[in-house]
Order: sequence, then C-alpha cells, then structure tokens
Amino acid sequence: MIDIKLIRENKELVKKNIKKKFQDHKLQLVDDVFDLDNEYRKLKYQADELRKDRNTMSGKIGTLMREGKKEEVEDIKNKVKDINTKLLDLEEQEYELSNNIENIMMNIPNIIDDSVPIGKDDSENLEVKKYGDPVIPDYEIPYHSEIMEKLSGLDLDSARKTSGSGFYFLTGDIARLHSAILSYARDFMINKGFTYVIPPFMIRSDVVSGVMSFNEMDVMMYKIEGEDLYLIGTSEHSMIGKFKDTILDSEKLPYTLTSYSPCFRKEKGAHGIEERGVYRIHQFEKQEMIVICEPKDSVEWFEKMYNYTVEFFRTLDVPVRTLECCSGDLADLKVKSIDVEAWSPRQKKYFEVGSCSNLGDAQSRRLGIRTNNNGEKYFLHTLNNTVVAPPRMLIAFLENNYNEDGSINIPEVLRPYMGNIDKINI
RNA sequence: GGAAAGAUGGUAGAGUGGUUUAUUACACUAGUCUUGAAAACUAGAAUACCGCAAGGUGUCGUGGGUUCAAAUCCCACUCUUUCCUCCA
Repeated sequence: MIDIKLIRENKELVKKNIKKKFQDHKLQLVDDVFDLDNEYRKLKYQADELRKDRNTMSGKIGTLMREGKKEEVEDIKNKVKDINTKLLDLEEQEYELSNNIENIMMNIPNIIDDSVPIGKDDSENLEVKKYGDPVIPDYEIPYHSEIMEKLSGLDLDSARKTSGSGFYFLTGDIARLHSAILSYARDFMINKGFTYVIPPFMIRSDVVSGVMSFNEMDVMMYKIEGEDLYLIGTSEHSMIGKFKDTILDSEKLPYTLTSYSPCFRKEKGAHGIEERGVYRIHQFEKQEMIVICEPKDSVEWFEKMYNYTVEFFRTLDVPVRTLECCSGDLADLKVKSIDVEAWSPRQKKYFEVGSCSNLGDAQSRRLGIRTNNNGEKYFLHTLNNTVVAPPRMLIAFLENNYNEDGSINIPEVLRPYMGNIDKINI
C-alpha cells in the first residue's frame, strides 16, 4: 500500500510503475482514486463544519439550561436535530468514499525498486548467481518420495487415512533429519545475531486481513470453526502481526527475528505432476527470518538476508542459485524479491526453496508499524525471507546427498543434530 | 468453562451526562540559574486526519446503541488481574 500523497503529488510516477508491472488495466484506478480523494476531502470539510456547528450549539444548551431558558433550549435542540439529519447523509457518503479509496489503494502496486528487471511473468525472472556445482550423477536418482519410502521414512498412505491427501507421516531417521534441519537452521540464524521466536500458530481475522488480501485469504487460510481464528500460513503472519499498531523505539532497531512454525495452507487449485510427494502439502514446517528496519537500511538487509539462505544451503552441500523476480512477477506489496532455488539432480533443474522480499513501507503502512526518532514518526521497512522449509527442502537435500546404494550422506554441520551419524543407510 | 474487578495520553492515575479545551504526578523538551550537572523555578508538550495558514474534526480497549450532548448511561465483543473448575 503506497501513500495516497504520492498520488496527489506525482500521479505519473505511480502510473509509470504500473506500466512497468504490465498492469495497464489498473492505470484508470490512479485517476479514479485521485478524483475520489478530492471529493472525499471536500466532503470531509463540509461534514467537519457541520460537526463544529453541532458541538458549539450543544455546548450552549448546558449554559442555557442552568439559566432556565427552556424555550431557547428547545429551539437549539431542533436545530441540532436538523444538522444531524444532514450529517447522517454526509457521513454515509464519507464512509463509502473512504472505503472505496482504501480498496483502490490496496490494488495499486507498491513502487518497485529501480534495480528490478522489467518482465511480464515468471518466465522472465533473471538468474543472478549460481553457488556450487550443479552435479548430474551418472546413476539415476529416484523421485524423492521413493527415496524416503525406501528408508522407511515416509508414509503417505496412512496420512491419507487420517487426514486425506496433502499430509504425511515422517518416521525414523527421515523424521529426525527433518527436525535436525530445523534445529540447525535455528542455531544458524541465532549465530547470525537473530532472535529466536516461537509465535502463535493461530491468528485473528483482523491480523489476517492486515497481512494479506481477501483473495489470498480464501485460497490459503484454514479457519477454525466457531472462533475468530485462522491457522497461520507462515510465521510471517504472526510475526508481522505482532507489531501491528506499534511505535518501535528507534534505538532498538533493527528487529532481526527468526521464527519457527508449522504452516497450514489450503493450496486450492490444480497441482502439477512434479507436486507429488511432499512438494506441495497442507502442512509443513518452516524457519523464517524477519527484519524490521530503518528505511535507509532495507536494501542492505535484503542483500544480507538472501545470502544467509544461500550460505545455509551451501553448508548442507546443496547447490543453489538466486533468481530475481521481474517486475511482472513481483507481488503488489513488494519492492524487490529474490528466490533462492535448489538444484535438483533428478530433474536437472533448479526449483524454489525460499523467497526473500523487501516490502518497503507498504506492509508497515497497512499495519501501522512506525518508529519515533527524536520526535519524528515514520513507517519502517519490513523484510522477510525463508531460512528453510524442511519437507520441500528435504527433496533437494536427499537428491543432492543421495548415493547410488540408496544411502544418504549427512553433512558435517548436521551430524550433531543426528546422533553424530554420517550416513542414513537402507 | 464459571465468578468478580478492571481497560483513560510515554508511565502512573483522577474523572458517574454539559466551563473536560481530559485534573494531577513522574518521565520528556526548551529556558533561567550554574564552569558543567543536579536541584529549584518558568514555559511547552497526547495522537490521526483536513487545511498554505488561522483553525477545524475524530480518537478515553473494539464495535454498535440511547441523547441536543457520551470517557461517563445501555448492549455485544476483546484483553488484563484475582479466584474456582479443567488440562499438557
């Protein structure tokens, strides 16, 4: 959500940004909201004047009553009643206008960073850099769920019985590996100076609507029946919600947090052939990082954050690359975004395992996350990034650490979390 | 789940329908005094929005309602504290 003042002052900039994102159908919205805003301000002035009259007149009644001037009181009462009738209509228009304006503003995309490559959709995302050798072994690597099943680590059949499709039982060493990765990720981020947080896994509707659009909400979120609660789709939801309507002490900035949570997603819509197994499921676990910082520092933090993920994957012997989201693929709230993709030696291509985003002040404006810096108040910048989401990450991990005999190498950094074994054997 | 009390500016805390334009204290900012500080004294100061400004409007947990007028009365909800009940 951008500042409406930007539209008042520089409509063309906002329009140019929309064109960069190939959303030409939204160009009209800028003119519409500009007009509505003017209308709203005129109306507000009128209504404020009426409210002013009402207040002064009502104020007089108190004095007149004490003086016992009943007739005058009745006269004024009637006048105020008239004002209220007029106001009723104006207030309804005022409410409607401000709602319309807000709805449109939600649909006007955030101003993207100058460095974002221009492109229509994900096919035009740009590779930034490769890390590690994308090795293609001379033996065949089975589908990840097969690897896991051979190691008695995955039971999808039972999960279908208890919960339906899109769920899994992890067992034995694979389950332990899953936890080990999360524990390692937690300690990895703590060592980078981040504060570990376990947030609520359910949030209220007002927080949900603060962090996502109604559309996203319907597609992603599970609602708890009979309660005003939703299961979180990512810990970012709780973590950003935590700061809703707060003024943060400028001396305590930046807030660098790493949170763990299970994530619940409906995943409405068709799934591709490569989404069998544990690639796309209703419930997974994730270690996330969140930074809330001064606007001037967000570019620097963005760089640091996706590099942490790259470094994390490299310590687990998984080759990765970074892919920059082009203008057309960038979600409306985002200023800039880079995906971290892991190498799949089976598919012989990279696939997404994490996403790092700089939201500028769009999210904080929407939620009211500000700082007070020597009396000057302004919105902060928010960023989020995946450290690791194990079930999907396990795919990359297993494929890249797979030996021809079906065993799995455990990289050194993970061994303390795996009972010091260096291999999972069949 | 049940009962009681409560939610007011950065903090504490008064305010039970109309000079509340939200008392007061602490913390805060500026000034006087001082080599500097402390203390004392003087002044300023909640917040969002509209407005070039003067000024205006809204906001006393949230949402409704009553009234000419609501921090104050009524209803619902949320949260906090204490107690009972239940529970990992």
